[in-house]
Amino acid sequence: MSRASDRAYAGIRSMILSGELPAGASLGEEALAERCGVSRTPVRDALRRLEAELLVKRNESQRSFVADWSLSDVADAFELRAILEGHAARRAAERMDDTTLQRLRACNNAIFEAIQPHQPNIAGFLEGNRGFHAIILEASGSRRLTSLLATLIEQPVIWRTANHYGREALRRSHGEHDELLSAFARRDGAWAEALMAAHIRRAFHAYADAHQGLATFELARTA
Amino acid sequence: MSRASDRAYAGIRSMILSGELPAGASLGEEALAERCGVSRTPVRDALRRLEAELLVKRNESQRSFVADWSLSDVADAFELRAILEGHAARRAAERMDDTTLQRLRACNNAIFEAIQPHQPNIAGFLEGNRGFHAIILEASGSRRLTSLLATLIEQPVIWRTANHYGREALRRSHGEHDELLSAFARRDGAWAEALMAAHIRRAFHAYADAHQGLATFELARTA
DNA sequence: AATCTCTATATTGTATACAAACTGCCTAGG
DNA sequence: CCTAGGCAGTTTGTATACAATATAGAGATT
Repeated sequence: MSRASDRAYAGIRSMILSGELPAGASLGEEALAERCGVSRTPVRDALRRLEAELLVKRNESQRSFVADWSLSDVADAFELRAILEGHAARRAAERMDDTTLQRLRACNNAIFEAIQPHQPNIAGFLEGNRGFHAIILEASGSRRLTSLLATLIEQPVIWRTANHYGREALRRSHGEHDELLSAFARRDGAWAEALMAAHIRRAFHAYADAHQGLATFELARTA
Repeated sequence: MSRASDRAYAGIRSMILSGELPAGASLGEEALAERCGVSRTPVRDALRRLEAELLVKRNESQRSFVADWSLSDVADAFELRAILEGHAARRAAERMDDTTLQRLRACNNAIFEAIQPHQPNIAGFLEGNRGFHAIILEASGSRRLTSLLATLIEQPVIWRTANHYGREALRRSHGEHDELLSAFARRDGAWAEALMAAHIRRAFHAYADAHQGLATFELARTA
């Protein structure tokens, strides 16, 4: 996409993810256009994209608002991710080649570096994690699966709470990736699918725990 | 959506589905605007929607074309549909109430009427079929699942070939719906999921057969 | 003859002006 | 005091003009 449209998209998106625009906030096109330094046209474009990603919802008279993701919404998304990414893992295992396997190993090594206690680099972990899952998706060889999962992986609230993940959760994530690598190495699709489903579901509970902690923390601050 | 934008969307969509705009055809905004009697703005809007539905694809420099759905693309879509609608059927069975069950029965009765030999009403069959699956989706109680499936159910080429379905395929479809009703009546999620997955996969093969026949037919006409 | 470049043309991206629709308030009537 | 209606302000939808970019074709050069 071209410059202005991308600026609007990236700008609004980061405002939402950072919490600058809280859930339920009104998203007037004119106001957003001014804040992003572009005209309404690219803003409208960006809002449509964000709406497709379910970060933005529109009421019956076409006004836009920041979508509010309740815990049950997030649970819903994770459940579908577990199913679809499990399926992707199965297909990837069945189609796995040595080059891809090497790339996955390298990716998980990068994650290992990022979570070393002396410097727990969360951004690095997220980056590596994203890469790991992206490679699997690519290896699954289903463009449609990739496009479906795109809207599920862009979890809105998650990046905000990632910093609250415990070291333990990060280490388990790395270990589960290692197990996945074993399944891929054996080209065992069913094994990979089961591992991936478990991996995603555990990630959900890690999120729920962190979210729970965060929620009470914010409650305490407000009181 | 408002009038002009909807007209553009409906217009372009029907041009694609009817085959008036064949796969690979160039979709210039100006030309479409003229054909639909609106300006480029709503056309751009419509193209984005159609792109999200994968009916339209864009090349690297943002020009739009009618997407070509190879048989393997269609197979891909059906495979995902089988998984996701299977999941939806499971959830629907677990949450089933008597009112919804009645609505499903009524819907399948309507399908039965439509496929009676003396007047095999294909449009009626498709309408009833769409309704049946929509009710299940609604009963699954997952908005996200619904939104994911929306892009999969809008199969581009399928409606064109529906007329080539044999009576046998239509009757089997009705019968499978009946079996699903049994599973729903017992609130047996696993049963419903298995039946739905089988139902979708059989539908794919019916499509593939009809498509095969259609392809050779068109080939013959061209020669 | 092949290829490269430059220019003319076509197409998409952006901005802005205007039209239509919705919201909320304020007043008039019961 | 409460409700209905309409009016003013705000917000989104559409059209159009202009800018930026990509494509294709002609001409020149090797």
